[in-house]
Amino acid sequence: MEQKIFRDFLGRKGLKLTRERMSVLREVFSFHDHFDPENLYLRIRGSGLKASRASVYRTLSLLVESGLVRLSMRTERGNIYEHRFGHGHHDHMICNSCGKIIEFYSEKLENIQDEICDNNKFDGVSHTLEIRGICERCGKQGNKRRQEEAEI
Amino acid sequence: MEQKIFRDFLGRKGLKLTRERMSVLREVFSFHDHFDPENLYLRIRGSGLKASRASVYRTLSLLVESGLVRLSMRTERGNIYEHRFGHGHHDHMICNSCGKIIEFYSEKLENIQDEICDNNKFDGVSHTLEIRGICERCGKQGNKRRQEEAEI
DNA sequence: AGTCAATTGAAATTTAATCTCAATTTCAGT
DNA sequence: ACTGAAATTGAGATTAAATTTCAATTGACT
Repeated sequence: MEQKIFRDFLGRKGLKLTRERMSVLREVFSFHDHFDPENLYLRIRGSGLKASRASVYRTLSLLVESGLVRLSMRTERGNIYEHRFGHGHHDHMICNSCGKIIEFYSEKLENIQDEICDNNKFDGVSHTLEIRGICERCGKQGNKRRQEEAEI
Repeated sequence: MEQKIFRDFLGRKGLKLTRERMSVLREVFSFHDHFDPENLYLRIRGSGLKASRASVYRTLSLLVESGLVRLSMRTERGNIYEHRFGHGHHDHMICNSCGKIIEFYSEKLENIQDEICDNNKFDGVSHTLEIRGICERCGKQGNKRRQEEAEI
C-alpha cells in the first residue's frame, strides 16, 4: 500500500528507491502517533535499520510531497509530522496542561471553510486548525501543571 | 492606550519600564502589519530608537504575555507576530504563490468550534486556523511563481 | 543621592534543519 | 551480470532563529 504509493511517486519523479528511504518509510508507518524527525531518527537506529539524520529529513520531505505524510504542526521545538494511513484529514486540540493531542474532524467545519474561501475568492488547498485549551482530565484535576510549563 | 496597558502589566509583575521596552512597544504599534522579530529589530534601528536583538525578543515575549501582541503563526522562517490594536480575533488565509495574508473572521466558524469543544469535553482557550491556497490574483495570473519557491 | 534588583547588549550558545562533497549505490541499457 | 551515468548517502560543517550569559548599566523606591 504505502510502499507502492511511495515507489510510484519516486518513479514518477525519476528518483531512486534506496534502502534508506525504505527504512524511513517503514519506520514512519510502523506506529500510529505523531512524531518529530529526531525521534524518528532514533527509532530507526534503534530498530536496526539505517539512515542518517540527513536522510531522515530528506526522505520526510519526499513523504510529505507524496502525500503519505503530513506536517501536522510547528512548535517551538520543531515540526511534528503524522502519517496518513487510514488517517483522513483532521484537526487537533492540544491540552495546555498535559500536552495531550485530540484529533477531530467536522464536516460542518470543512463546509464553512469552503464557504469562507468562496467569499474571499480564495482557492483553498489545505488548512490547519489547532485549538488550545484544557482537556477533560486536566480540567477535573485542577491544573496541577502550570500553563507556562505546559506550553508545548 | 497600549502604553498604559503595558505600563500596568509591567507594574503588576514588578518589572521596569525601560527605554528599550518602550522603543519596541512604540515600533510594534507604529504600523498595522504582521511582522517578524528581525524586521522589527531593523525597523527600530532605522527609526533612531534603540534596542538590541535580545531586548526585542525579550520584550516581544512580554508583549505576548500582556495580550498586546499575538504570535500569529510559525513558519519555517521563524515566527510572525501581529499587534492587537483594533484587531479582534481573526484567522488567516495565506497564498502559496505570492505569500499574501488575508485576515478573516467568521462567527459561524467560532460557534462550530465551541460546539466541537463541547462534544469533546474540551475547554478551548484559543485557536489558530490557517488556510493555504491560491489568492484571486495569483489564480488569474496562472501561477507564475512555483509552489515550491512560494512556501513561506 | 543611595541602594539594589532588574535590565541591557555583545557575543556565545543552543537547536532544528539544511547543505557540502567525496564515496557509495541504484538502475537503465547493454 | 556488467557498466557507467546520475542520484544518493553520511559525517560534519553550516545556517539561522531564538535564548542565554554575564559584566556593566539603569530604573524605582526610600
